[in-house]
Amino acid sequence: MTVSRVLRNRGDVSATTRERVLEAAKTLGYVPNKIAGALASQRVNLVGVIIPSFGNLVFPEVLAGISAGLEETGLQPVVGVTDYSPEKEETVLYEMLSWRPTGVIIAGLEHTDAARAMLENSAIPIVEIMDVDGAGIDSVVGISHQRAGRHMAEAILRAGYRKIGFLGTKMPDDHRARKRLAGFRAGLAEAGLTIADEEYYAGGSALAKGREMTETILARSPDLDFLYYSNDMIGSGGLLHCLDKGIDVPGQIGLAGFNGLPLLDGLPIKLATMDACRREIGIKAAEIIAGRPHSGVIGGELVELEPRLEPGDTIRKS
Amino acid sequence: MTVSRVLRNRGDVSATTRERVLEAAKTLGYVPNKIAGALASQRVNLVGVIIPSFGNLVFPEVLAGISAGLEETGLQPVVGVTDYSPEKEETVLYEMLSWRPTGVIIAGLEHTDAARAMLENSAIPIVEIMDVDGAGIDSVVGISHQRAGRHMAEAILRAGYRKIGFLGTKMPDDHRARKRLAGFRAGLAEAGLTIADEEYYAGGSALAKGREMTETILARSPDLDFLYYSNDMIGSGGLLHCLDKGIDVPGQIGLAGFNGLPLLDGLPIKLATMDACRREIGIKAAEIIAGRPHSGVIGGELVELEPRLEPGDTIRKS
DNA sequence: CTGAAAGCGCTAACAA
DNA sequence: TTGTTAGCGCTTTCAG
Repeated sequence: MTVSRVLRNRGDVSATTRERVLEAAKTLGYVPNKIAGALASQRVNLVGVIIPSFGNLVFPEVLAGISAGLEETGLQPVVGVTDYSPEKEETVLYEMLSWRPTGVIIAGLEHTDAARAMLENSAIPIVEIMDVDGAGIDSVVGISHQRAGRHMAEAILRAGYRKIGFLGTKMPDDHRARKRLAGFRAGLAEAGLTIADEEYYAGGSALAKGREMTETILARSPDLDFLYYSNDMIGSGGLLHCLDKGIDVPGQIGLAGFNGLPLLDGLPIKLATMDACRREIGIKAAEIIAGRPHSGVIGGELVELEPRLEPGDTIRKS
Repeated sequence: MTVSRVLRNRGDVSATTRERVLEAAKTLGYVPNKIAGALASQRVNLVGVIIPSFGNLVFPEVLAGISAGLEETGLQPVVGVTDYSPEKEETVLYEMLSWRPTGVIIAGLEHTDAARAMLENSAIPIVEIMDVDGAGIDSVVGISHQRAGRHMAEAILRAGYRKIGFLGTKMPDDHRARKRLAGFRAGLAEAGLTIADEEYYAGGSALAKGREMTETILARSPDLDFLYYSNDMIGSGGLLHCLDKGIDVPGQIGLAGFNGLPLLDGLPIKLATMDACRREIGIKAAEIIAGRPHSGVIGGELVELEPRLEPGDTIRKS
């Protein structure tokens, strides 16, 4: 009835009745039931967001971006966590789609067949984020981790390093880390080089882990002149280890990480890294979901952001 | 009809029809509509979670706990962000309640009157988290920041420090930081002391900020023998500054932060801190929401967790 | 064990 | 400008 019109600010209501309704609503403590509203209008102000984990600093930053991008749109994110498990992703996705959200933002391009089918059939905007190396379903916003790895390799070689070690996570389902490493290898290969030694770990990214691993790899391969880390946290741990041991960075050994965590500015010297554009990715993804109804875009957008190399102080000037 | 019974595993369906239904559902790519389901059954598998920000590391950790606690319950978190604004909290809350969630988890005990009224009238379990210093609406899970501050003051005094400086955020709506400071002041007052100098900043917690502030306060008050920081990030920045300048920590000057970020283990020496039990708070809050229907609890639970003092290496042994 | 029927609380179209 | 009327796609209850 009229009440509905008032509460939704749809025109054609006299100021008087409007007042009366608003007052009644307030005194009754009336809160509309969006479930019924959504059912009737076939519109839902929820956006499904699926990420692997809250533990990796990167995802909260993306969420912050999404949250900011959704700010004035009346859309709310619903977050699901997969723990890097494709099966769990499938479950969470099913759960979300059953709420008929306005759109879905999902990390990564790798999904089970069933998940992919659900996304394709959902008839809502889908934005796969973080990664552009592969085929997307609808829209894609991210960076090329492969090229990020390659560029880092090139920068390192340009600076004259030759005996290069890699330190990263063991996680087989972290496709982005895997692609970065592949790109890195490819970059080295062009100069006829391969990774001289590598060290893997499981578990969260942490300074202490980085220290440990660095100690291990340097004990085993003391002649390494560069260490490439799969993230800034372990990279910074490595940096601290080197400084502790009085190793000359970047002279004797160079270091680089990945992510561009602003968190860590303020270490004695600044770790070389590559910005993953986390926040921008979130904002852009949110905009695509929010904007789709307005713009008449049908096909998905592909937004490739450019990770900036931040040379810091741990790569020798070439 | 029968289909509904199959999909929800409610008994009384023959194996044969069951098979048929399941198969049909699969080939049609059928995804049930929870909106309709929720409307009909008056049950919603969503839990509203309201936090001030994703930017402060603390909240993603709480979310991780909530996410873990909700894991096997079939409940999904819906996250809303307030940016530390009470008005925005009110809006977000209204939005959430209109989805008739199973429960609401909300950070802090301070809300606008309207928000408080909504929570009280919602007739669903409400868990206010992070803080127990004040009156809760229903359940409360957190630590006493006041006592955390006081305990830190006591530990510092016990170690023999006397000229104590405080460095923290300016944010007037960060009630927990404010309470910590109040408790800290009270602890000092018992020994007839006051804070000798203080320095405030706005903006995210970051190492670099901590360095800067520490330099500033020490330039102004070179005779300080202890610095208490409102969080571990700026505290660690301060620590790095002191190490850089060759200041003897904890001999000449002691340092302490707050939060117990495991992230930062691995710094040259370990900052004294107090664990805020972030993850446990999330888990416990989730359990309360999830468990309420089972247990016949009516009144709210009050769960006060005990922040552990982690003395690290930056407080002189007393 | 299975089918039929009556809503859940709204919105959208139409009539008044 | 306002009131009336059908549903939205399920769950629930009650017969068969």
